[in-house]
Amino acid sequence: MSRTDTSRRGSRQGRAGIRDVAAAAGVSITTVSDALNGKGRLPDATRRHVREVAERLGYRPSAAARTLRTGKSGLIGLTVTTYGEEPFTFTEFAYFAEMARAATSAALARGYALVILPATSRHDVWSNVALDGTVVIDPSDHDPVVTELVRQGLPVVSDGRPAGTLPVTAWVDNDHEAAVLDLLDHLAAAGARRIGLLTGTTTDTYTRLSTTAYLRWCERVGQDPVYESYPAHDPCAGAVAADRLLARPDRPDAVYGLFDPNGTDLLAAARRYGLRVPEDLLLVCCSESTVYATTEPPVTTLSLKPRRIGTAVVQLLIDAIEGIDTGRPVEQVIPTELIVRTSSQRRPPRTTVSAPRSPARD
Amino acid sequence: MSRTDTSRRGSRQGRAGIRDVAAAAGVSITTVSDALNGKGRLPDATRRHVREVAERLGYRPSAAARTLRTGKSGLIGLTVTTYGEEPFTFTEFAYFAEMARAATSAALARGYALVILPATSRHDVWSNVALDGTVVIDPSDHDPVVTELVRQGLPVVSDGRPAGTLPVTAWVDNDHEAAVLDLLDHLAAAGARRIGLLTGTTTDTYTRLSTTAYLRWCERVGQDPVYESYPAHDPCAGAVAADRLLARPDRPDAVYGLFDPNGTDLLAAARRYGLRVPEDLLLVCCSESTVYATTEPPVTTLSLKPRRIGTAVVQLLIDAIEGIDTGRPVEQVIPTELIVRTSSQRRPPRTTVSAPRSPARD
DNA sequence: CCTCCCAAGAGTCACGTTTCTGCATGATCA
DNA sequence: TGATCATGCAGAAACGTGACTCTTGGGAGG
Repeated sequence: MSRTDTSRRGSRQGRAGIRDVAAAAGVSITTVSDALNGKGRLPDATRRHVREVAERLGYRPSAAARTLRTGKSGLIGLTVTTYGEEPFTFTEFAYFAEMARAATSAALARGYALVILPATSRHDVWSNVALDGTVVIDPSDHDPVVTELVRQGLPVVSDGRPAGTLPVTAWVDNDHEAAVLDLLDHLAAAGARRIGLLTGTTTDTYTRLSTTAYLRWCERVGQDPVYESYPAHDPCAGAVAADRLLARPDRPDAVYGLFDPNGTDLLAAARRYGLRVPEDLLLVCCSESTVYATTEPPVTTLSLKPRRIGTAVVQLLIDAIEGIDTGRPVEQVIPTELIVRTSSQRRPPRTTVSAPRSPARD
Repeated sequence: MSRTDTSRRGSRQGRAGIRDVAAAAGVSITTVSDALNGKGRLPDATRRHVREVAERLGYRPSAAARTLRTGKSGLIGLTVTTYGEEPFTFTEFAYFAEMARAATSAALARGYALVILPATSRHDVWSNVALDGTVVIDPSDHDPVVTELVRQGLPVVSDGRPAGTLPVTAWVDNDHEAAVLDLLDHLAAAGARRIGLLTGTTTDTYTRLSTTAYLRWCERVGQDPVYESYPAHDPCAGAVAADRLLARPDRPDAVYGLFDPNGTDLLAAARRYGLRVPEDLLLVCCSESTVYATTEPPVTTLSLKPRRIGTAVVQLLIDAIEGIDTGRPVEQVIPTELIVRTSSQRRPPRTTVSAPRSPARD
């Protein structure tokens, strides 16, 4: 007949709390907690009984209370850099979608959920969600969000090696330089004499590394660099830049486009100038889109394997959160894959160079 | 010199709590809370002082504690139906990406964040995150997740009208039937005599409504239906079905494809059969992808306006969460847009039918 | 017979907020 | 001058869990 009993009548509205379960089962709160969480030492009979009662009452433990008590929320932030007011950009579309999809699956498999949080979010949104850790995609140099998160003691894993001295817990990235060098060798082997590049004006790591790799390759083989830059986040500028590249007096006979839409843009530009692909112009672009398998002609693409990156990033983050010290290195390099199609081969391939792929697991 | 003071020394490790701020500012906890949240009646001097101290200590309120106390987490679930083990399917890729992007923006603007939660998640994940409400994309008939959420008293807004008697709070959808009828009229006006359909074997609402609209149209104009179905979630089956459709003895002279990749698949199939587009075959497909602007020829697409849908869904949900009774109807129909390009016009258009679109705001 | 120990569960505190109530102090007004 | 009132703040009660610490009863060992 304590005041407590009276004041907590019926457990507020609707939702049954742990107290209600305890009362209905005729045991204490502790017993309920232990029974449901598999802790403590209880006979199976009691455990079953409690679980049954909880089920009957439709009891769902309060996530907020559990988070407050344990300090773990089971939530992982997925931070994307933004251009303008929209999260993630046009050119990263397919990449981001694949990466996020894999990350979601991987997190879920380990009992975590993903929260999408653009880096430019209002500060109050960031502090309003209890995160156990964060994945950042392509953090900029000295990213204030990352710094703040690390200061709070949260693990941060980045997709893309961090620029400068950004103190991330771990990172996953491709070897962009090796990929570009490989790809250029592939084009040269297919007969390219002068390879052009379609690149971006932004200073992000991907663009920078790829471009310098191109310049180094040119220097090595003694070719004059032939490239055009454009602001990659502008959906229209790509077509214009592709046109400029093919209109040059020193027109290249092969082109590599760094961004996803470059393939279709370059195909369209080639048609305008009456260039046949691959006879007059060899073509490769970096893309995760499957449309390039059915274009006319199919276009060779460089895949950054976003699914593997998304999975790896989440695994590293959750390991850090749970304090698991796996043997895994905190810096992981994921190999890229060159999917060779008609556009980069002077004559039809005798054998399929990339193995026929079933729905693709990685 | 109470035990409380001693036991709470330094506020555990690192993170400063509201108590530390109160102590450092020489005021009570209440005053700190009021000062930071803009409540209560405090002179500006005190408010500024408290804020300054909080800033100096790097105080961040605990989201978990706030959620526990207020019952609001600021989190919205984004549920996607799954095929197999991956969240969202291949064919919905561009649609989902655009929709999720708009939803994220809209939620953020109102101080909410989005949590990605596939419908087939392990139950413990669902109950481990405190949601204020949920957006469900294309809920299936009698979806158990939706039922459970509603039972918990959470508002649920669906993208796509709910099948059966699913008790959602509100929904947003296109008028799929009207869109298909319009589109078929457009093809007929361009000279199509026999229009074929590439559709899916699944029974989701979109597929069902679109197909029956097609059948109704055929009946109205007295044309025999010519269609092929395939499992839409299989990336390879689409190409095969497109081929089948054009290989039929009663080959259509115009085709509408219900799914995103159908355009490129049909283009490829047409090339194999030596059919010129649009001279021998008119083509339209439902897609949000921008690649169809630069294919050869550019393909007319039906856009379901996922950005507007994503925005509308989130607005309705947050209104419901906050108990705002806007005049907005709880059932919103978003108009579709037919983006007319070369593939559906027997002769080049004299004027641009769809206005030249800048980066597209909606 | 006394003690010790272990199973089985009860009580209670703390997590970090928000918010309701309450208590002074000075100003206002009849 | 005494009653009323607004102001400026402090105290304390929740919110619903999880995790310690205690209590109780009974069996085994000395």
